Amino acid sequence: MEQFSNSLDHIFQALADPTRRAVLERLGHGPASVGELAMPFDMALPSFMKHITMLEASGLIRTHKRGRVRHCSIEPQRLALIDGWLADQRALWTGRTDRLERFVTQPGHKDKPR
Amino acid sequence: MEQFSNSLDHIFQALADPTRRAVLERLGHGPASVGELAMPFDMALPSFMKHITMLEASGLIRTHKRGRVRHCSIEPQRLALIDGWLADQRALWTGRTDRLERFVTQPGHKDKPR
DNA sequence: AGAAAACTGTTCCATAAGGCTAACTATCAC
DNA sequence: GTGATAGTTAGCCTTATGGAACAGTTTTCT
Repeated sequence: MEQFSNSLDHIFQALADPTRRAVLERLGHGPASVGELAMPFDMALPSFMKHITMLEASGLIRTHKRGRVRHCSIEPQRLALIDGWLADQRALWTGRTDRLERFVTQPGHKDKPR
Repeated sequence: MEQFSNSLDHIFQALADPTRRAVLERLGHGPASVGELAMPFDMALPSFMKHITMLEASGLIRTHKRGRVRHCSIEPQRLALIDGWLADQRALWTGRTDRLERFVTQPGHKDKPR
């Protein structure tokens, strides 16, 4: 519950930065090393590593080190959490629309909208 | 393009806070005033107002003042931006999976994965 | 062994986020 | 017109973010 909420915090936070979204998009094409991922960006490696760390902390990517290079891959089921939240959200306001509609089309029905 | 990216920045940023997500969920049931929205939270009004301001800046809600009370309502099509991004994202890695599958099932086919 | 590659750790900096209190403005209800 | 209501402004504090520089450390290559 709070675990869930906390996850969403970190996931949305991670997605709020264009660099990190770009990394995810890149990883959508397949795994890559930190160095490969960092190349397109005009940024010092340590700075870039922070983004990787945040992505991993949010659970959106998984990494493991082989030799001196760290490999990163995407964790798609993590994005499903957002799907879930969006679906809930949509259910709320389409549910409301439905109730409103019932109320309008069946004026006798006691279903307090609001 | 960059406008789009910028929008996502603000939308994800807005969603990264539990208070703001709760406000959105409440607004999913229908419009409400700032006071009504603030009631469940143990927080000073000025602090709460910052959340409202951020939500409005991200475009996720719309507000307008009538008399001395400010009314807030949700802006559902804004969430569709996230849907779009998620869909793109999924297209990437399912596309990859498909290619990988073709590669696996047709070993003779020259389609370098990765 | 020695050098280069690929991170990692540490420290620093500027700005933004999230909270607070106190004082202020603008309605609305008598 | 007084007083309560509903926000708003302004200032302060603390922590987190996104960036940089510079000095390690571990592997790999020759």
